[in-house]
Amino acid sequence: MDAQIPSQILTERSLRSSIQESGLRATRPRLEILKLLADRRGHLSAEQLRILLAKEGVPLSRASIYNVLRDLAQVGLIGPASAGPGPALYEYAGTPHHHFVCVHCGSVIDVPCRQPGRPCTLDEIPPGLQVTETQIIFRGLCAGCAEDSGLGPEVGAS
Amino acid sequence: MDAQIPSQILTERSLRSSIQESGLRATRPRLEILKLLADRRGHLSAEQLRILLAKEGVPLSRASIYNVLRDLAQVGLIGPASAGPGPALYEYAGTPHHHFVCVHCGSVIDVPCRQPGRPCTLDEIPPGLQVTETQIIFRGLCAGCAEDSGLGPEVGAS
DNA sequence: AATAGAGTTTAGACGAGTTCTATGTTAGAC
DNA sequence: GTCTAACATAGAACTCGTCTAAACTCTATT
Repeated sequence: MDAQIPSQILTERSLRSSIQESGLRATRPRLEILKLLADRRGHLSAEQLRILLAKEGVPLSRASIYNVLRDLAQVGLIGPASAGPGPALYEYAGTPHHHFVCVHCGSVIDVPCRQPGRPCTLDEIPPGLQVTETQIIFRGLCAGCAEDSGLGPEVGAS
Repeated sequence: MDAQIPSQILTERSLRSSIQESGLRATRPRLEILKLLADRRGHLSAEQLRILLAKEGVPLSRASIYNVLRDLAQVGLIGPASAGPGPALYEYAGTPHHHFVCVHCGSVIDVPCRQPGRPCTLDEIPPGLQVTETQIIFRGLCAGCAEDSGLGPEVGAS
């Protein structure tokens, strides 16, 4: 578990300090969950986290997972990865971005955001509404599913 | 119940034919649910629908509501009104548009969509992904809540 | 290093939202 | 009017998320 370090700068030590710097105590559950989200750069639900952690020998109760996710999100170390209906997904807080959700396999892919928080559609907002956050979800087929189902534009099979 | 007709063109008869034209049988649950969503032009959850229908003398089981919503959504007569976490909301399928969700009172307001299905951010999409639908959720304070909480830009009370 | 105690974690119960299954009912074609 | 696939139903079951009270542990202090 400590013989090989993942090729990245997000070491356990640096994660530990970022937790402490945000005013939280660096407990094992928090470290492990933050590590998992940072390592995978993925979009994981509470239940997925619980299963992954259990496999790695870190069994956590469901309440703990939700507590940790709530706390880490509150201090901004992680954030919700809005992907539509279904269980809430979380991701390591990095650059603001949007999400592409494959309607076939359900995978979630990050989409860069050119002008964070201020998409071009903003001028269409009815007067009186104060927009503080904009969330864009693109839906469609990911590269893999487009090929598999023969729905790709290049494939052209009908 | 049949003495006064709501002022609109979406009569029971026209709704009935639109259900039939989409290949579904025009059953009472389907008609009533479609009528409610079309009448209110609102964003209703399964449970809200069940309560409203029960008040109108159309008691439906939960499973029936979900079945009907699934079927009507499948043929495109209604659609999910994505508003983030919480129960799924449905709305009558009209002009494509986006949603503003008030973080304070939870109300959902339609936002017109200038170029449906093709927002300006589309050119940022990584190659290989086929976008078929774009969903934008604006979050913030609605006019009423902005005033109430003294957070409005014109109010400026601190 | 030992201590204290506030901050965390835990198990289990709970509740809302949604789906599943097996059975009864009905719309629409003949 | 009859027939049958399509549909509706009740109730159980499942998933996601929250709550509570008790046990535990990190961190600062000694």
